[in-house]
Amino acid sequence: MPRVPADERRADLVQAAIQVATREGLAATTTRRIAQELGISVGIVHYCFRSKEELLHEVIRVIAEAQVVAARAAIVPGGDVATSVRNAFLGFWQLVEATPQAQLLTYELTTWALRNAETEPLAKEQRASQLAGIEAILADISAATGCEWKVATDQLARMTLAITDGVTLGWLADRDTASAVQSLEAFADQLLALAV
Amino acid sequence: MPRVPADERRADLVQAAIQVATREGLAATTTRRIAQELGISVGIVHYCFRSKEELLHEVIRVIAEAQVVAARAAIVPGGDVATSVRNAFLGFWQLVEATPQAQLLTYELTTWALRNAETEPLAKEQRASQLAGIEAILADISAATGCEWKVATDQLARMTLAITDGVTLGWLADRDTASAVQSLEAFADQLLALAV
DNA sequence: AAGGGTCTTGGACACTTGACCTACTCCACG
DNA sequence: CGTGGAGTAGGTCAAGTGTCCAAGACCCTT
Repeated sequence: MPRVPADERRADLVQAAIQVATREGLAATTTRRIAQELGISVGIVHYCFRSKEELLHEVIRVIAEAQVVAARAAIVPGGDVATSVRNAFLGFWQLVEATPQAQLLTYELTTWALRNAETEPLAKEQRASQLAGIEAILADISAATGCEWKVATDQLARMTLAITDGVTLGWLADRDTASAVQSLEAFADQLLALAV
Repeated sequence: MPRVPADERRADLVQAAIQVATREGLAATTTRRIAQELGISVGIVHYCFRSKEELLHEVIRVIAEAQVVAARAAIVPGGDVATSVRNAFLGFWQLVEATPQAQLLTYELTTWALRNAETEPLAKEQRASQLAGIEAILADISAATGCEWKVATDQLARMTLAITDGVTLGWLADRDTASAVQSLEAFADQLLALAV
């Protein structure tokens, strides 16, 4: 096995953990399974991280970051407010449909993090970064189309996140794409009513 | 230990599993822990259920049922459409605030069920019963106030469930009650715009 | 070339998990 | 009665878990 600096190994381990967890679920993501994914021995995991929990902390951070980046990248700036908002939702939806297991993983990580006091702050952090990402998108739209929002953007962001989370979670269960898109469009229309 | 008919034992075990899972999380809900909760030996679990998974199936069913009942019970019928819808959301919210860990458990069960093919139908079933419950509430409101819905009630139910799920999940992380209620009220207003 | 950090290995550790089994106790019924 | 099945206790089992360690391999510096 090639010799790799510890910092790089750490990043590799985080990526491997994400891949395993996405593919096989958080419960199946053991230290052995992660090491196996990289073809290295288990000892390295604890050479690079104090504990498995510390690794998972890093996983949450990396995912939260990547999620916001992916969401913003998926959004094609349209001309007017209406198409911008629509594109934002549909771009997000494209991401969900392309990576359903990754979405499921975020919910697994959230519930895991919420289950004990030490990791709870991570769940808050994850949510804060999601909200910040949505606020940024709202600001983008505002800047690009010259519109204003009737409601405070942080409240708007919270509502948007609730919608996307709720629709995604529901779709993961019933896989009814048509209804999910229909819901998103209806919510997009309602959001538009708050632009001026 | 008192002697109890098997059917009753089964029900006891399901309740014990729910209590443990609610309090300590699904991951901590082992057969030993469940048996300990009732003060009985582990063997009984496998005497009453073919496997732990079969027990969890039952847990999902019982919870899905109880959830809908609790949600409907929490709703105080008001006079006009506006107060009815508002009460429905606030009644639901009262339930969430009173039993946050129980809500968390439903998300844990959903993600767990979605992670393998055999249990996936359970997640669909759980969701279907939630949607049916919400549709029933919408019908109640319609009947009590004589209003009609501009949009198909199944679509309305999906949107409502998305909202409540999304807001709940977010609140579990940040515990920002004021913002959560504000979101629910905003959504309630938008729902009202669809009543005629 | 020698030395000394830096990485890697494979195995061992103490423990928990779900599953299963056998010997037993109890009680209703014939 | 007493007998048979329903219910119980407690233990065993193999497999799996996170964690840790001693030993060696590697590579950069001197």
